[in-house]
Amino acid sequence: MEAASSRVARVEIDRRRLPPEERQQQIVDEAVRFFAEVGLDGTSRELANRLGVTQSLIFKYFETKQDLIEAVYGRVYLERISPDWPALIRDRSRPIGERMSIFYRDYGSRIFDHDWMRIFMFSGLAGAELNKRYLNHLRQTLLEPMLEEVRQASDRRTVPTMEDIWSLHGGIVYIGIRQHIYRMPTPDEPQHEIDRAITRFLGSFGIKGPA
Amino acid sequence: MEAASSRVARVEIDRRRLPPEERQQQIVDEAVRFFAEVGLDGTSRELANRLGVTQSLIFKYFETKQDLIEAVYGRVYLERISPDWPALIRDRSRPIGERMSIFYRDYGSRIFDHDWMRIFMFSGLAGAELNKRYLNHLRQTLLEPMLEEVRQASDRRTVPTMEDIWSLHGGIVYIGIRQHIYRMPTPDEPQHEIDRAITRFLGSFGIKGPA
DNA sequence: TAGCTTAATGATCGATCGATGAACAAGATC
DNA sequence: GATCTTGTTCATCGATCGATCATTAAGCTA
Repeated sequence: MEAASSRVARVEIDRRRLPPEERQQQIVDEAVRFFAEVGLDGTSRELANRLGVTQSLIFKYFETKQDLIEAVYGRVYLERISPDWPALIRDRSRPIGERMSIFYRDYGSRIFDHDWMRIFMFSGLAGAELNKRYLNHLRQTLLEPMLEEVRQASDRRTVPTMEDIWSLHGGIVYIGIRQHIYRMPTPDEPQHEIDRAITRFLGSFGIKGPA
Repeated sequence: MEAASSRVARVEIDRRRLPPEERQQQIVDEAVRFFAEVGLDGTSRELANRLGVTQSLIFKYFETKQDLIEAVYGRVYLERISPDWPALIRDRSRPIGERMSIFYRDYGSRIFDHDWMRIFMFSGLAGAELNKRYLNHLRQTLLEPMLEEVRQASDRRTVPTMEDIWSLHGGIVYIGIRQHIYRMPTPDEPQHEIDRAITRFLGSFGIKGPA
């Protein structure tokens, strides 16, 4: 072991007196991982231990614990929905099956995430508004346009409904729930199963799918 | 207001000195509703308030809070899987679509339940063994036989996989998750949507569905 | 109705929670 | 290198947690 106090040896850890913005970001980053693991009832003391700081320091950056949780909500909420997706869904120069495959590939890469899945579930159980806002936004900007596109591409013999879309969506999301909530075995790369689900879905409306 | 001490007027409430078995059952019943609402971190004092007894009484019937939670697990776990379902799934005198429709109608009537859905999710997030035992049992006794029956009934052009079954299952379960976890609007009577999902699923394997 | 069993209460313990404020010290400024 | 700013620590508060135990009283029995 070298001398622990070497300046360059502790670039990441054991640093004191950080700039406020950096410290605040560091707290939120660790809080996301911490609350995702133990739930929103995790204590400020254990979070402080993981950060290597004292518990009181957290309350220098967040007046209440609820403020910290709201900051965690904001962090996990961000970057989870791409602004490019609405245009992708409506891009009729590509087959609807290809559009849905690409969308759910990108979507899955963002939500099949341990921290996101668990914090989203914890906040949902706690009755937070985060979930309703997120799901309403998802429905209005992505799922309802997707429904319209599938209707346009269908053979009109049977017309898809919004609940049909939710069923497809739920079947895909359930992969992440099995993996991160129930900790059950799931496919390493779920794209193949996603494409199969999309193909089955589109096929029932007379549309060719991606798989 | 009448005299509150009337003997017949307080048949249900304000009864003291119950037989131990009756009191224990009463505590577990209320604990199921209580923990389903506020989570497994709900306090023994608030539970006692809802029961109209003192907090210390709960620890006369359960040595630790964890013992009470285990009793809650046992209560919600029971009666959630019918012993008749394996035979139903394998009953080839009926079309596979009809079998799956009946199964998921009965299954939905048991799991689209506020207390069950939430306690199952709370326990899953807490890492309890309940969820893995339940899902493994569900897979082995019901979903894998269902996969085999669908394969038998299919036109063999495309062969269904276990992940396909999970996708169908997840799409159905997701209705309950939207309703009881996220508290979003869902169909009052989901049987129609369930049958549509089954029909889409079977149709993609060349099988006629229930809807 | 007196006596006995025991279900239930009331008081309290030690630990832990979120939150507060005084004291300290790291690091920039001159 | 002395001084000042402020990020951080230390000590502590009141509330609340699960859990314990002596005391009380409901309800059966003789």
